[in-house]
Amino acid sequence: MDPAIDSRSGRTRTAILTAARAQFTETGFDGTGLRVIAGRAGVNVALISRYFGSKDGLFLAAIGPHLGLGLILDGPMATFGERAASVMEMKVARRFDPMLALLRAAGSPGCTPVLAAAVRKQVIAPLAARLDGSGAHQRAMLIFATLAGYDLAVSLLRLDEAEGDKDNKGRRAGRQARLADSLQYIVDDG
Amino acid sequence: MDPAIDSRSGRTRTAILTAARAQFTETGFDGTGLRVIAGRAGVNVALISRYFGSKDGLFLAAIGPHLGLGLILDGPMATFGERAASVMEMKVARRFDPMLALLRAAGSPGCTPVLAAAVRKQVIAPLAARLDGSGAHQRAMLIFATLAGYDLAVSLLRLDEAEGDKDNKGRRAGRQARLADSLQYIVDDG
DNA sequence: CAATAAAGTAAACGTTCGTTTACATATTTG
DNA sequence: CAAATATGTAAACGAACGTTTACTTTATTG
Repeated sequence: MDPAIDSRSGRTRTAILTAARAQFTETGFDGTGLRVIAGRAGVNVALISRYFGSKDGLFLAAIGPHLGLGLILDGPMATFGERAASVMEMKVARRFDPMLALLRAAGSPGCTPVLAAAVRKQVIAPLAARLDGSGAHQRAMLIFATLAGYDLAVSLLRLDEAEGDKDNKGRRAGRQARLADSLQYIVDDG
Repeated sequence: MDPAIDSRSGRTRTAILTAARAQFTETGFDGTGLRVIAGRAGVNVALISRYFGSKDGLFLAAIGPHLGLGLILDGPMATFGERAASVMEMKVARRFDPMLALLRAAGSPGCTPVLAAAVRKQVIAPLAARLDGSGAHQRAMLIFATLAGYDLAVSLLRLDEAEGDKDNKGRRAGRQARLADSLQYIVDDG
């Protein structure tokens, strides 16, 4: 049924999207050239323009529909904080990290509308729907803000990598627990 | 004393720095061309290279030393959350917004080391020194993460601008109160 | 005042970028 | 099989970028 998954064009299309997701995650929107994506996908540069029209079109197709929280919402909200904090720490070795891609691209003025719409639809709305109490929408936004800021601090700026590398696991466990606690505090509405 | 404040060279140097701070805040590192900064400062492009060596040098001189929290730390920690949240909402009409500049530049791979060092020195360290209880450093990082994520959500992505524009003030007050509460929760260590 | 240094200017450099064009090769269809 | 369409390729386009060079103007100093 889906004509895009096999067939020749479907395979190159997928290869481009996969490469784009990885590259945008690693080097952001402005920092990523189409030739690098094409090389990573084993594909000619001109094909990107053919299949996606423009660099913006590629970004939209690659990142747009995949900013959701995935598994974080699966489960009782009484343990949301713990679950979310755990997911945030498990992101090693993932080729496409949606939150990191968001952070790396959010600085590019042309990308913010796309990202904002995607976050609203895929993150804030479903999260707010699971929150009891007042101000669900604002609390959902605050939860997203906490997660994004945490990723900015830990994964992007690597603020927790001090000079001494010892006790890395203990430190990670500590900050994961703090994050979980802070998130749960918002979920439980004070 | 300081030979840079008056004198001809000092004035153009300052003009370049001011324009650079504003422009980097608005369009990020990659999205900002030296010719735009020069035009904004009323100065020839080549002078930027002469005074700051390179675009990286300019960014370092313009953004590096000015990422601090400013007034947020002035006052008792018992009201830190309220104060910080208030400052985050008062940032309108400021030409140079350090947090926004950070968010806009954090996606550029070449900027992250500079930004990380600045945040560590100017934000995390002084903040951690004011925190009582255990894990002060990690809690300081979490506070920074919350503030940065909040700015990402509100100022950069404008996630709180819904279709209906009414009750904007009420919404802002609500989210400011939530942020203050969440921050104070971290300060008070649970 | 003349000599020397500092500051500013205009133009060009080489590179990289996103995109387009003209053409070659598969694949499908009548 | 042949015509037609889809897909892939190589090369070039014009624009924007950071930076450098050669030169002119302004300021400083002996």
